[in-house]
Amino acid sequence: MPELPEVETTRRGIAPYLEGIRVSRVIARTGNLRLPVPRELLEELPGRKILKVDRRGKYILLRTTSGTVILHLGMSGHLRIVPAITPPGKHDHLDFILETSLALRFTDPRRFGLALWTDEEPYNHPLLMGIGPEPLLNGFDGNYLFHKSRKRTLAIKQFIMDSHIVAGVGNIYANEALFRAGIHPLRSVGAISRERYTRLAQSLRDVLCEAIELGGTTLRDFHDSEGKPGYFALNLDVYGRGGEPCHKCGVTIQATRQGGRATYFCKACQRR
DNA sequence: AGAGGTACCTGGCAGC
DNA sequence: TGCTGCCAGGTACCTC
Repeated sequence: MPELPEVETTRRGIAPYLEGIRVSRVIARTGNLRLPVPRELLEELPGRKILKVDRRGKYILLRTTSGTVILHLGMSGHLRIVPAITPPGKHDHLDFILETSLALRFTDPRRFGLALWTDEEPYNHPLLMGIGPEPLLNGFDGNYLFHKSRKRTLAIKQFIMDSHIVAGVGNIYANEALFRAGIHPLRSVGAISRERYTRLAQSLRDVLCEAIELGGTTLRDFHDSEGKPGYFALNLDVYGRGGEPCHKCGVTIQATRQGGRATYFCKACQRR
């Protein structure tokens, strides 16, 4: 399900129910997500107050008075606020029971997501430490991409989907941003000019911001914390549109695969 | 360094 | 109706 806009939509949805609220109990019904749910999460969190709900890339951070919950939604995870008494479904792996009688419920059919606990500053956690700049904050621009790409030859789409280069860009928005910037997804990163990187950085920011405003992209099963879908799917120019006409020029959108992931592009609008 | 594959796991859908 | 195979928004790890 989730790339940066979906994770941010989720964060905004749950934050008002969590910030300033104490966790009374944690129920884990599944021991194994992508990594085992650590015992510390069950033992350390109860009794602590959540101060802030943050996001770093695709990770959601529940910062408490001491210690932080690190959550990742993987491919199919959701977080929802439910009455604490709501009976769990098949894939409801974790409940964070709140003192308000509500619960933050983590659901994840494919179990590629994770829930961890850290006593340290979470940005120093091994999973978060190497993540690149946030695309919507200062520090991410065309110059940055230009410098990172010198003397490298890999394809631009895989480059911008690398979380160590830039945080939060997954398959949908990589395809969309490259279309908007007029860059072919297979183009080698070292052969792209500073000017085109400036355009790409702007396209990435634009597409991510627009998607956040529309509540993310619902293809199959993404729903926000209130169970509502996102409406950015209506604005997709290339993702999932193989064989259909380009919105800009009418030429048929191409579909291929890169690194095992579906890639879509317009061969007229995006030069290799 | 990079490319390609694997693994983790379930559900939905197309095709037969 | 039911089977099979393929696909899916992520990421880390392995080998060549």
